[in-house]
Amino acid sequence: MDVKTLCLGVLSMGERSGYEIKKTVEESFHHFFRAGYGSIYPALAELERAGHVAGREVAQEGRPAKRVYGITATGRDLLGRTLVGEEPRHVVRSEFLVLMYFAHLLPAERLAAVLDTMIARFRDGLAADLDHYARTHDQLTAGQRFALGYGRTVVAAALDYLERHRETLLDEVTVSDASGRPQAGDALAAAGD
Amino acid sequence: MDVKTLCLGVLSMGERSGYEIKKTVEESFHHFFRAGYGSIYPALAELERAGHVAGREVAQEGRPAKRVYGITATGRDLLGRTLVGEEPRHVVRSEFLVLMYFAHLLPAERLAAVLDTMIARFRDGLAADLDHYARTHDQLTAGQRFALGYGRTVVAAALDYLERHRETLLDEVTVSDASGRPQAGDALAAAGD
DNA sequence: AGCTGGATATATCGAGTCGATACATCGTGA
DNA sequence: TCACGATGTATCGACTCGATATATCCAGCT
Repeated sequence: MDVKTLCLGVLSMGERSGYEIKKTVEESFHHFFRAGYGSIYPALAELERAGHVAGREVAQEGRPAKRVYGITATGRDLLGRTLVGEEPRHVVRSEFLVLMYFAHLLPAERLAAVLDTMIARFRDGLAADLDHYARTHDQLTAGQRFALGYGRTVVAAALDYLERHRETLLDEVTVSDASGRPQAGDALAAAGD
Repeated sequence: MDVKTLCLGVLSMGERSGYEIKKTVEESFHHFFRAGYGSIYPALAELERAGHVAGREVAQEGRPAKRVYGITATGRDLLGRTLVGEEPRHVVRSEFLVLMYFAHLLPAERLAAVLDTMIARFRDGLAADLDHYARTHDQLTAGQRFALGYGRTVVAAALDYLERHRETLLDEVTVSDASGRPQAGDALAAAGD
C-alpha cells in the first residue's frame, strides 16, 4: 500500500486538501503510519490525472486558498479493490533499538539520554493519543477503535518495558565497561589517528 | 541512521559478506530493522571506497566465492561517532493497521483472513525469536538482551491484543454491515468491471 | 508602526530504501 | 537428470523521506 491508497482512504471520510490530509494522518494514524508532503502532493496529482479524485480551489479569508479534493466513484472502487487485494504489511524500523543493540559502544550518559528521550516521547504520544481518543471515540467505527487501541496497547507495553529495564541496562553496561572493556567514549578520545 | 551505519555495526561484531550481513540482520534485528541487498551492497561499496571497511575474496568449496568485509580503525571511529551523534528514530509503518482502520470497507471474510494472517505471523515470529534467544542468550551483551527483549515484549503485547479483540471486531463490523450500510464486497460485485 | 514567529498552504529535489529481478554455482532429493 | 533451494553478488525503477522554498495572514512583542 502506498500513499496513493492512503489518500483515497482519508478522502473516503470526506473532502480534504493535501495539507489537511497530512493533519488527519498525524492525528489518527500517529502510531502506525506517516506521510510527508513529498509523497502526498504527487499522489494527489496522479490520482486526479487518473480520475480517482477531483480537486477544486477553495478561497478562504484570513489564510491562503487551498485545493480541496474529493473521492470519485472510480476512486472508491479502486480503494475497495486495493484494500482487498493487497497483503497486509507491518514494518518496524527502529534506529533506537539498533542503538540499544550496540549499547556497549556508547558512553553511559549518552545511553541514559537516549533512554530518557524515548520514554518521554512514548509518554507524550500516549497522552496525546488518550486525549484524541476521548474527544472522538463515540464517532469512531469498530475498525478505527481497533486500530487506535492496538497502537495504544503496544506503545503502553513499550513504555512499560523501557521504564522497567532502564536501570538494569544502565547498571549492566556500566559494570561491563568498568570490567576492562574499552567504551566508545574512550576510543573516541584516544582516536587521534 | 542508514544502512551504512548498520553494516558498520554488524561488521564490528566480526567479518562478514554482504549476504551474511543480511542473514545477521534477519536473525538478530528481526522485530525492528531490515535491509535488502539493494541497500547493503551499495553501502558496502561506498564504505570500502571511503576506507571504513576492507573487503577480500574468500574461495569456498561447494558454494560460490564470497567477498568478506572487515571493519577498519576509521570505520570503528565513524561508527562510534555516528551512534553518539544521531537522534534515535523509531518508526512503525503498518499497512495492516490502516486496513483495520478502514475495516468497514472490507468484506467480513477478508477481514477475518487478514486478522488470522497477522496472528499467525506474530506467533511464528515470536517462536523463532524465543528459539534464537535460547540458543544465544548467554553470549549476548546487556544491550543485545535489552533490544531483543523489547521486540519480544512488544510483539507479545500485539499478539495478545489481536487474539483478545479479533472476535469483537468481527462481530461489530458484521453488525454494522447488516444495519444497512453497504460493504465494499457489494460495491465490488455490483461494479461489473 | 514594524518585526518576528507560527500556522496555513502548495510544491519540489536529492538522497536513500524497497522489492523484484537477473545471473551464477553447487548440493539434494525426486 | 533435472528441478529446487541455498548461497552469493549486483542493479534498476518506483517510491518515500526530509529539507527546503515560496507565500499569506494573524498574534504578540517592542
